[in-house]
Amino acid sequence: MCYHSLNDRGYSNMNKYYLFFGNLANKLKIDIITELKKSPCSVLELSDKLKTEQSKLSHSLHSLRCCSIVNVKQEGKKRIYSLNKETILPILKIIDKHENKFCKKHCRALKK
Amino acid sequence: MCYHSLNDRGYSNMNKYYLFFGNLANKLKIDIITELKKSPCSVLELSDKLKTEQSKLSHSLHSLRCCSIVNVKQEGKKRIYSLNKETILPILKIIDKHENKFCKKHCRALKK
DNA sequence: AACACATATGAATAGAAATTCATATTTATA
DNA sequence: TATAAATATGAATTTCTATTCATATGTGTT
Repeated sequence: MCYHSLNDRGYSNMNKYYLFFGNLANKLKIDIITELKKSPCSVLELSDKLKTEQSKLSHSLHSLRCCSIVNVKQEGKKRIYSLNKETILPILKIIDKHENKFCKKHCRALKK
Repeated sequence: MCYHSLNDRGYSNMNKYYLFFGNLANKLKIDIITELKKSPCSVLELSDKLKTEQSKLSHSLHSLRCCSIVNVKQEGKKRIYSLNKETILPILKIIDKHENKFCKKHCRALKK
């Protein structure tokens, strides 16, 4: 999921897209993003809010951090994760629009 | 990959995001999108251009169609697939920007 | 209606990514 | 410096998705 290394090894530039998408193709990661959208928080806080085991979060946060969708800073013993809103929020908004515009209609069409 | 049915069964609205991303998290699908960006074409034409087996393309095109990323129309024996540029091109552009702005710097940081 | 061309479909398998769980590392504090 | 708290890591396993390949379906032509 960390595509930086891939790029370095001379892989096609197109790879970045599907690696980026792959990184987000997961319910937990979307839940994390949704939570961090409200406010930054630590791993244990996330664990509590999302009722999710800690190492699972650490793994997910690692790959989100890998492609800079989240940032982290140390605060005492805690590591505070925050959302890089600049990229992901516009994308989610485009998807919302897409759903409204294309998917409801298409859905009916498919049911026929 | 077809999330319409999921929505119908009362799943959370958040699912749509990761299902959408999941649908794009694949090299072949990005290649298809890249090709259809140039011009619409049939499955066999795609097969030729991308040096890819036909049923593989049909499967990929099916899921891309499911979430309205591509459209299709019948023309004689052929089915002509075209890209719904409205959604995907802006998203790819955002990802490009993201890479340039965040990933190169971050990449260096990770290597230390 | 038989045929060929074009595409779709289904089921088995292969492949990739997420999860789990035990343990290591990091950070602050007594 | 020993300890506790917070997080990260690795490897085994499970779960999910893509691929493969054989075959079915659809479309136009003779």
